[in-house]
Amino acid sequence: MNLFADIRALVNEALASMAAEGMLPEGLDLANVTVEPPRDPAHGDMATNAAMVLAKPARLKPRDIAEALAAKLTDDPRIASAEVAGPGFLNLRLDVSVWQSVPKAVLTAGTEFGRSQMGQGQKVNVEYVSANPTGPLHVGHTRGAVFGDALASLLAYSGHEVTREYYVNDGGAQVDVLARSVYLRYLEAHGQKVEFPDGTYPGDYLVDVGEALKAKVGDAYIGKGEEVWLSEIREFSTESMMNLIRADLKMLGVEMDSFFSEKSLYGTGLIEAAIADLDAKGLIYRGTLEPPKGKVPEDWEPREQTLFRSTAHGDDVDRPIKKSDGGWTYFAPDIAYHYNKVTRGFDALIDVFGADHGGYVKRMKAAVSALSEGRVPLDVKLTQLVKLYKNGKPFKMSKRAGTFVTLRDVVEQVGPDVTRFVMLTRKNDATLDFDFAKVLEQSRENPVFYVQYAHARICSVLRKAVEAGIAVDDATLAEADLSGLTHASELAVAKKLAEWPRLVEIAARTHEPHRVAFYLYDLASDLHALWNRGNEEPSLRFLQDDDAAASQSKIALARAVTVVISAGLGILGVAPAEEMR
RNA sequence: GGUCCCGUAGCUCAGCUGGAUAGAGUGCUCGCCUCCGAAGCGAGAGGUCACAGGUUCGAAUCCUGUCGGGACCGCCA
Repeated sequence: MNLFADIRALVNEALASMAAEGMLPEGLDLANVTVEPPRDPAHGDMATNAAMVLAKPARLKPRDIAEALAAKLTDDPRIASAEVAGPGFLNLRLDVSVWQSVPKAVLTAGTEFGRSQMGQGQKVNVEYVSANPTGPLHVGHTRGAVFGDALASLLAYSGHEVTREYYVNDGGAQVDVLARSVYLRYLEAHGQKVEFPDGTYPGDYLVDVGEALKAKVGDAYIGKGEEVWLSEIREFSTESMMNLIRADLKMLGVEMDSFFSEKSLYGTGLIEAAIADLDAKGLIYRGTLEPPKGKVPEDWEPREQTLFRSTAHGDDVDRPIKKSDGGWTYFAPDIAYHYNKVTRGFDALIDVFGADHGGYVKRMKAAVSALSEGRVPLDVKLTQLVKLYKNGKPFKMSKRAGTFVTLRDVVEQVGPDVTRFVMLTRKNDATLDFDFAKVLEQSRENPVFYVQYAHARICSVLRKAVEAGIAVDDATLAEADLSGLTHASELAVAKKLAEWPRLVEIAARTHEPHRVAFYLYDLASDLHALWNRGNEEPSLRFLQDDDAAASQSKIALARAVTVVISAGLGILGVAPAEEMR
């Protein structure tokens, strides 16, 4: 049930019949016709811009179209009134029975209310986290993980077939660094005193790995050169790190469908195949790049390289795919990886990167555009910085000072639900302030609490109802007579519930899960408002003394709110609270 | 210098495919518990949507330019 879609369809029918009757020309483009809730409730329940959009192509005055459309629409029993306003808006008021039917629809569908078929089963690959397997996940990764996960859920809820994927950078030089660092910890485990030179990872999370390596191979690598142990320790270390990362993600409630190894691209011909594909399209050549405009790096010198003609697909400069020593640049395996995604048959790709990879977006889009010949869209979502605070004071992260804040630190302190919700209360491309004290505060200022409180309050009512011997199971509530829900505060809640399916589609289309969080806050707000009206007007309370039928109708509305909150929180990966503690 | 992101109330931020008198929270002023959870609700005050052009019936939203903040910028991923 999507009321806005229903009414939009009704408008389309009315316009079609006007065309059939010769009042409008045939074949008008209706793509820009909208039916949406007006900002100002005084303008009714829904407004359509049809008359204004069609005035020009139809060579008619907006008012004339609007008048005729109004006459058609009011024939439908759902439309209580349609009046022309402003420059040609048609403001619609829906019959109260339409709003009264909303809780029933919610209770019948459960958390499936709002699920959309918009995606039409499109296969979408969402790649996120993809942190290097060289250490535990930190706060920045956490935001990417939460965002990507919620986006994936949102797309699944709106009719897409989603694959959640992690790209494991286990093929580059940073894994050698990891292996050498583990080797030092291994020596340490054998009682040697070691120092960590620049270019190694001194973090103590590798102590256990060194110990484990000792347990596995004993003293076999002591005093031996890299040629003996590098490859094997690399393998051992990345496996350990991935186990660590998997455990971190699990704490946060993130579960990937697939881990794709960068290493699996080497020596298997996959990179070569991807580059050959580009080459066949005439997009690979030997050449020399211009120096960067403005500040030229100190050590700049012209150099002939193997280049990808990414400028043919919207990039600003062509990009090197081979280093001067003949090895691939990091870009080459990324091309191969995305080539692989395309050949796996995905209809759309989404990459979630940290903002520091912003400069990488255009070339990646160029690569996918070239490889798929423009068929597969790639959307790259960048997650901005997380700024940490403690009681309003900035909290600087520093590996040296030991104040390096990991995902584990955050989740252990505030829990996965709070972490996830808070990380979704900002647009992905806006920086996020995360205050360890404030996110646990129980006040309206804290949206996590505010939404959970609304949910818990209703659960409390349901418990009271049961004590009073009133049946409040969903099947019973769905059959309740809702014609008594007539107060503006009650209808406001019903109207907000009716917006949920529409909100899901907008959020999914824009790839913006934060919209769900903001919607839930608004829904909670309407519920709290209704609740408090009950203080002054006893007839608005959910529990009506000695009147089970009236109680059930009001509880049906309240219960529907918890259902939608559960559905919304479910997309965000947050568990609803039965009671506040 | 180039590319991308951001600039909306004192502060932190929403704002849908361009739509009507631009909204929340917070802070300030004032009200609401004999009553389902007041951890809440209501009212008031608070705006040159950074600036200047352009497109449009209509611009916070789209285009161009300027200013300010951030990220990135050929053999690191």
